[in-house]
Amino acid sequence: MSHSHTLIETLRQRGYRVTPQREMIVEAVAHGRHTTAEEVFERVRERTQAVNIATVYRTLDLLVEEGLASRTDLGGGRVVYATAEHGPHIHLVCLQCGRVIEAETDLLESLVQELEARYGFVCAPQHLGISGLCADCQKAGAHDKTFEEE
Amino acid sequence: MSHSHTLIETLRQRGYRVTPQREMIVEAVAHGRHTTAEEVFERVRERTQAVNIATVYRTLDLLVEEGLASRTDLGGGRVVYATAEHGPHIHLVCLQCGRVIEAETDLLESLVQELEARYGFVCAPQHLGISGLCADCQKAGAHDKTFEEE
DNA sequence: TTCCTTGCAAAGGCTTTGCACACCG
DNA sequence: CGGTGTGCAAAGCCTTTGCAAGGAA
Repeated sequence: MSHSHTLIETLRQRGYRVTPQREMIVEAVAHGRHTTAEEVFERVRERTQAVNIATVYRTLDLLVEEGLASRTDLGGGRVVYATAEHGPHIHLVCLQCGRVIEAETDLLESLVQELEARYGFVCAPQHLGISGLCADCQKAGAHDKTFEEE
Repeated sequence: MSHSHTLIETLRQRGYRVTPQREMIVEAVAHGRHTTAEEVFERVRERTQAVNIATVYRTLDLLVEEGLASRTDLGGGRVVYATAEHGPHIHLVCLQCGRVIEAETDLLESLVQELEARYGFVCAPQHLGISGLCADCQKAGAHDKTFEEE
């Protein structure tokens, strides 16, 4: 609540207009940890019909452009948003059950350094998920070879 | 050539029918290092009109299911394929110029181990690209803030 | 009052699917 | 021949866009 309020104030200070739609969309993004555009839309719709999916996309783009939210591509066409205040984190995406686990970014430190040292490549690992199999699916699906085969 | 020939023979041995379309599609995938479905289609089309994009998608799916090719989601809706013989590698995707750099997987060893240790998550980092800025774009676009903002 | 924002509907890009015909084995 | 594989065209999904009306400042 106060979290999304801060974001709204920031938008206002930067000269953007504060509309009920933007308030509700920002609140919906701030509510989840990693949320799809569709989920944002649905959450807002629970409150009112006065929001269009196009506005959701436009507002999410605005938040990302203004650095107030992050956009992460989890692969397979799944894109999730999170407010910047959540802080950077990695998304572990289970190929089997689709679950998303958040991991700390310290895991990536050595990788980030090596990529820069070897290739001069400065990366933003938060932009993409890492796919694999979660602990549960490994037990449950030891017989399923989908993963190993690829 | 002999590379794609091997793949075709494998398909035959596994009971799949060998059609001219499959031969050409497999050759096109084997030709590149990371190729989109559209690129495969275009390469085949240079030889003959007798191929449909739907067949390209179906054949690529088949190759992936059979473990003969890998599918990597580079983010932003870009999906590339590579024959399994190329061996696993990481794709570094430049957010600015779109270039794709291939990196060695040894970079990921510690990350993979840590993810398993901390979360029991067994990952396939080859499935997803890592986005960031390549060396050239860092120099060229020091003024461009697109990257930092997200 | 100004002109930024929104809703609506259509268009886009990529991928999948249903169906009848073609052709590999 | 039998059944797999293909072409074609349509549909599906997700996202973007043009335009006129609405509303924040």
